[in-house]
Amino acid sequence: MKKTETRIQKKNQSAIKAAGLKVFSQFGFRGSTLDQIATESSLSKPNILYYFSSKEAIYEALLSQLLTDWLQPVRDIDPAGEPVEEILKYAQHKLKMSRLYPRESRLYANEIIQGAPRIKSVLTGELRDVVTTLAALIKSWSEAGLIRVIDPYHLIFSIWAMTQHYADFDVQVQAVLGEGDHFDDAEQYLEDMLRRMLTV
Amino acid sequence: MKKTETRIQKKNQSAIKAAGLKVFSQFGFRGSTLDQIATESSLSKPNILYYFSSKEAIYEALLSQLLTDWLQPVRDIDPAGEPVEEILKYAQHKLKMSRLYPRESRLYANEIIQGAPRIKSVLTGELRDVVTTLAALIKSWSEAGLIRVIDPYHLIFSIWAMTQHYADFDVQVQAVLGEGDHFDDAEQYLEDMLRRMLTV
DNA sequence: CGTCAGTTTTACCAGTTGGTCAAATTAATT
DNA sequence: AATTAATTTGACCAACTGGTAAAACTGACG
Repeated sequence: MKKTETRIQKKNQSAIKAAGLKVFSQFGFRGSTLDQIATESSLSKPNILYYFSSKEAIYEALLSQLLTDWLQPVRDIDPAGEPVEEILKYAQHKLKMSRLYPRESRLYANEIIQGAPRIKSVLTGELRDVVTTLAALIKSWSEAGLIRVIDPYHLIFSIWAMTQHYADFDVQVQAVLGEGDHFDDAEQYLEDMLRRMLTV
Repeated sequence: MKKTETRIQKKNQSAIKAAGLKVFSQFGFRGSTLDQIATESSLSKPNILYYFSSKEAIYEALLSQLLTDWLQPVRDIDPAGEPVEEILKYAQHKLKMSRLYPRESRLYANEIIQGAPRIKSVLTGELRDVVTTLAALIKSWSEAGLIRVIDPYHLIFSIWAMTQHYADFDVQVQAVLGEGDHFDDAEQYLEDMLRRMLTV
């Protein structure tokens, strides 16, 4: 029966999450400090702990939100749609997420690299299910002759790897290509690649 | 002229580096502690600082070694070789590195995600040069009609992204595909993809 | 055996860490 | 305006951090 969220609560909670995202995505959980988050959010440390019970609580709130946002688009793939276009649409959406929310991508990358200690159950549960379902769909498209025969799991991995690369390894991309936005070129390359891989 | 390296020095320095690699690759620089490295290497903390002047010195020794090992294979690509096979050989080598040295890959990923504060100059220097040279070579192959016309930079990125994915996101891959070695399937997929992308 | 460079340990330090607590302040409600 | 509930702060703490200093130990070599 707690629906009453003060406007101050809303404001501060989202300020803390925004600051936490910034800090955690750069230094990982263990490398981040409450003081950094406090400074970044212009709140005092005890004040932060008034809204979140611990440093870990902030981190987990961010991760939880993230996983929800990331799994939905996979579920939105239409089994009745045109296969190549559906996969392409998903890949483009994923790339757009990397462009618009690179910090979220890096936060997730950090967590995974460190062995996903706090979300391993989600990986072997919800994520695995969603991927298994998608893989089955792709396989059925293959068998119906709508797309080329291809390993669906590694196809998915390759989409993830490439799209997230432009967020997670942004510094490296910028170092090689120069500063600026390279997502349009990336999208063109990705589309070309997927069409080549999928069309018979 | 200090050539005299005691057998104890060699043993301990490499023990420290091995322990440092294990710890740093999991928690990043800021998230790692000398105590962890001490425990992992079975040496006391002051003893570690007898061999390396600081925590950062260990980290930088690891990074430096890493960059050397990673850039060499790019240079080893033979401009006179058969283009598709040369690129394939490089990609396979990169994937093998991910399989054999996933920790090194994760250490590098951590550094890059955090904005590469300690190696940005290498990225915009040595790495950029090596990639530019390779991109020019690929472009010349395109123009000679030996491979399909393709954006060489994003081709390189896609190889890096996919190969490193299997090391950096190993937990996720294992969660989806089940525990075990999936590098052989990955290699097959990668080869298929590159042949499709490169052959006219 | 003695010696001395090389190695390891014990004790320690100042700064930082996540987190607590009660008091003070501010906002909402009557 | 008065009362109550929500918010913010300052002072504080125990555990941990990277790093130091000097003493104690070890091993190679004449």
